[in-house]
Amino acid sequence: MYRSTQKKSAMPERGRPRTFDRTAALRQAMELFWAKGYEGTSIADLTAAMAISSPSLYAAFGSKEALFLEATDYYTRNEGTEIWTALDEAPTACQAIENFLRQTAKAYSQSDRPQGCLIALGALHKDSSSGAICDDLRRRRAENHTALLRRLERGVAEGELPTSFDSDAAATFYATVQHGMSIQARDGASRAALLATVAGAMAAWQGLSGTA
Amino acid sequence: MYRSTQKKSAMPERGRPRTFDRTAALRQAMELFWAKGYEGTSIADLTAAMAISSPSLYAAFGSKEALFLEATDYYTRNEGTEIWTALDEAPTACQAIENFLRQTAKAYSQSDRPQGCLIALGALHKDSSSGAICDDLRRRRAENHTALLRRLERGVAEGELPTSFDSDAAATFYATVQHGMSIQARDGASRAALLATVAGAMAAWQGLSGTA
DNA sequence: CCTTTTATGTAACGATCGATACATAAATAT
DNA sequence: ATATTTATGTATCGATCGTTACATAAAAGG
Repeated sequence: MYRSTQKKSAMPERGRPRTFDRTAALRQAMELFWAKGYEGTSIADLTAAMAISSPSLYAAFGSKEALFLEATDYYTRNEGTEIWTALDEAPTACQAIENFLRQTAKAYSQSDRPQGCLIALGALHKDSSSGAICDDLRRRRAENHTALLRRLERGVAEGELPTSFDSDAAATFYATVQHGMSIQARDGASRAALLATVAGAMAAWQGLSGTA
Repeated sequence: MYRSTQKKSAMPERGRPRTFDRTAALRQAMELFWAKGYEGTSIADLTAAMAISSPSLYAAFGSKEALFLEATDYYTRNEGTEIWTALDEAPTACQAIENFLRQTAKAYSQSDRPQGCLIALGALHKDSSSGAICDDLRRRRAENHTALLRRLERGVAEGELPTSFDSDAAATFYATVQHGMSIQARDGASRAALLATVAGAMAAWQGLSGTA
C-alpha cells in the first residue's frame, strides 16, 4: 500500500520508466492547488494540468492528500524563498521585518502566478478539508511565526532592541499582517496597495520598539 | 422558476404553511457556511443542520448559491455589528480604529461560534467556487474597506488628522490587519493574541497620522 | 363542495468525486 | 529466454455532489 515517495535519483531504475517528468508534474499540481485550494481542485483538474492519467498520478504520488502535502513542500522550497532570506540576512531587525514585508508584497503580486500564499489560503476550513491538510498548513504557518520571533529575539540579543521588547507580540502582529496580505492579493490588490500595507505595518515599528 | 425570497410577513399565506422556522434554518445554514466555507458545505450537511429535507431547502431558498448569499446577508446584519458601530460612534478617528479592531478581536474569538469572519474566509478561490459567491464576498470586503476609508476621511474633515494624511493607504492597512486576524483566529489564536495584533496595528497610528 | 396553491416526504436523477482493477507495455534481473 | 518489476491506458468502481419528479398533505379562495 505504501511506497517510498522520493527517490534520490541514485536509485537504480527497475521496471518500466515513467514517461513524464515527476517534478514538472508536481509543479503543475502545486500551481493548481495554489490557484484553487485543496477542496477546489479535483483529480480531473490535476490530471489535465499534469498531463497524466489518474493511475499514473496515484502511482507516482499516492493520493490527492499526499500530492497536496508534497506540493506544499515543493512550494515552501521554491516559492517566496526571498521572503525568508531577506528576514535572516538584513543587518537589523527593523530592516529584516521591512524587507520581509516588501518581499512578501512582491511575491504575492506576481502576475504570472496565483496571487497570495498557498500556505495561507490552501485549506482554511478544518471541518471540511482533510484534517491532515489543514493541520499541515497550520503547522507551516506556525513555523513562519517562529521564524519572525527568532529574528526579533536576535535583535534583542544583539542589543538593537530593548529587553522589554515583546518579540512574541510583534511576531504575531507581523505574521498577521502577512496573512492579511494574502487575502488582499487574492482580491486583486496592486503591488502599490500591498506596499501601502507594508508602510502601515512599518509605521508601527517605532511604537513597538520604543526607538526614535 | 424564480420566486420572491423575502415575504415581509404581511403577505397573506396561501397554500400549506411551512413547518419550520425559515429564519432559524437560515441561521443554521449561516453557521455551517461560516465553519466550513462554501465549497466545504454540502446540501446533505445543510439539510441535517437545518433539520429539513432537500426539497424544502430548495423551495425556501432556491439553491445552494442563493442560500449562501442570503446567509452572508444575514451574517452581515446580525454578526459582528458592534465592529462597525464602534467605528462610527467613537469620537475620534484614532479611537474609532482602535475600537474597530478591539471589537474585531472580541468577535473573532467567541468560543461559541466559528472563529474568524465568514466574509473573509467563506470563499477565497474564484476558480473553483461559484464565481458569483466569490464576487459577492469580495464586494462586501470592499465595502468594509470603504467604511474604514469614510471614517478616516471624516477625521481629516474634522481637522483631527492632517490633510496630508493618506486615508486610503491607512484604510487598506487596517482592513488588511483585520483580514489577517481572521486567519489568525482560525488557527486558534487566543483573544490575547488577537489583542497583541491590535496593539501592533495601533502602534502604527502615530507614524501614519503624524501625531504625537 | 371543489379548485388552487404551497409544503412535505420519498426516491431518484445525471454528473462528478476520489480512487482502482485489469490487461498491456517496457524496463532490469537471472 | 523467462521471470520480475514498474508504468501506462482504458474503463469503471461505489460514494457523494447539487438538484429535481412525483405523489401526497394542508392551507386559502371560489
